[in-house]
Amino acid sequence: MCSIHCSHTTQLHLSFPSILSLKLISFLNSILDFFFLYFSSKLFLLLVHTIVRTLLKMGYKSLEKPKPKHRKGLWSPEEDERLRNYIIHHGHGCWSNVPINAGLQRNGKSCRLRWINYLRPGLKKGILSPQEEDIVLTLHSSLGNKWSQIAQQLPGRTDNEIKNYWHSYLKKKVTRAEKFEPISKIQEENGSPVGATASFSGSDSFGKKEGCSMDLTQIINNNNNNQSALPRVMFAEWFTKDIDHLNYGLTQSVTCDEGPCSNYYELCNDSQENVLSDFLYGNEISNNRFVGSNFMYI
DNA sequence: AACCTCTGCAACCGCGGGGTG
DNA sequence: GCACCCCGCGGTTGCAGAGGT
Repeated sequence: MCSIHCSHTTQLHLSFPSILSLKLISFLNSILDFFFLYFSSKLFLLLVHTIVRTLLKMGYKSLEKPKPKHRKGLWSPEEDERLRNYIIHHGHGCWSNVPINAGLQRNGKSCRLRWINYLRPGLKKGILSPQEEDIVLTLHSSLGNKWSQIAQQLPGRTDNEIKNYWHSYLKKKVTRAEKFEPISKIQEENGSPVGATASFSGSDSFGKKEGCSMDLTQIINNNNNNQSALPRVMFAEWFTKDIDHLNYGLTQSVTCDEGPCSNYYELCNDSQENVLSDFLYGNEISNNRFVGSNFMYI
């Protein structure tokens, strides 16, 4: 006999089979508890998993480092104005900060491209002159598709512009010309490497043109030495107006003797880059570094 | 006038080099 | 040495306008 205390006051006297059945029930209860916990935890995990997956699907991107949405496509005049104003007053510095500081929905790369190819001061518009065409053809025959190096020899022209011009016009011209007179033949006849004096366009080579004593070989050599032998023209009309407007110490007005032309300024004693960076970064430009002239060379 | 094709050019994209932590 | 960022370059794309049918 054994007694089980059910309460402080009641005592139950149970037989052996009863005890066994109680043990069995208890054991079954434990098993049930185990399975319940097991499956409920599984269920819980499953639930958590589902929730996490849903959250990931729905909101993961918002948990990532937010990627600013950049505008693409053509630039509006307002965007141009913002970019121009910002760079004129602050300089570009780090390009990736430019759109943020200037309040533009563009990426830095796009701003840089826009400035270099379109807004930069001193850019020439319109088709290339025969002289420029000759230079491009000659330099391309010696340098290949090094558009930036070619552009360095053409003041006011961008590499993109020259590249486009080549693909849309000059390439065909060269192909046509080569059908009649291969480059190697021109080379032999001139007794000099292609690029020195050969002309594809039928006009005189640049080196022989009136009023220009520069030899193309010199240009190429200088180009290889990272030196530009050609005069570098810069500061288009709007830019000089801005200089006056901003009162950067420039007082001389410039006139053109040969009919209407853009006002350019000669940059003396200083490198072009120094003066430009002075201007762009807001340093004062002293008068003695500008001399009035139609076209200003360094 | 409507549609299609071509052309020019501005802008994008991907890659490589250089600098920095 | 590695990862990251920025910059510059060259190839490519896409769009708008011109020109042709």
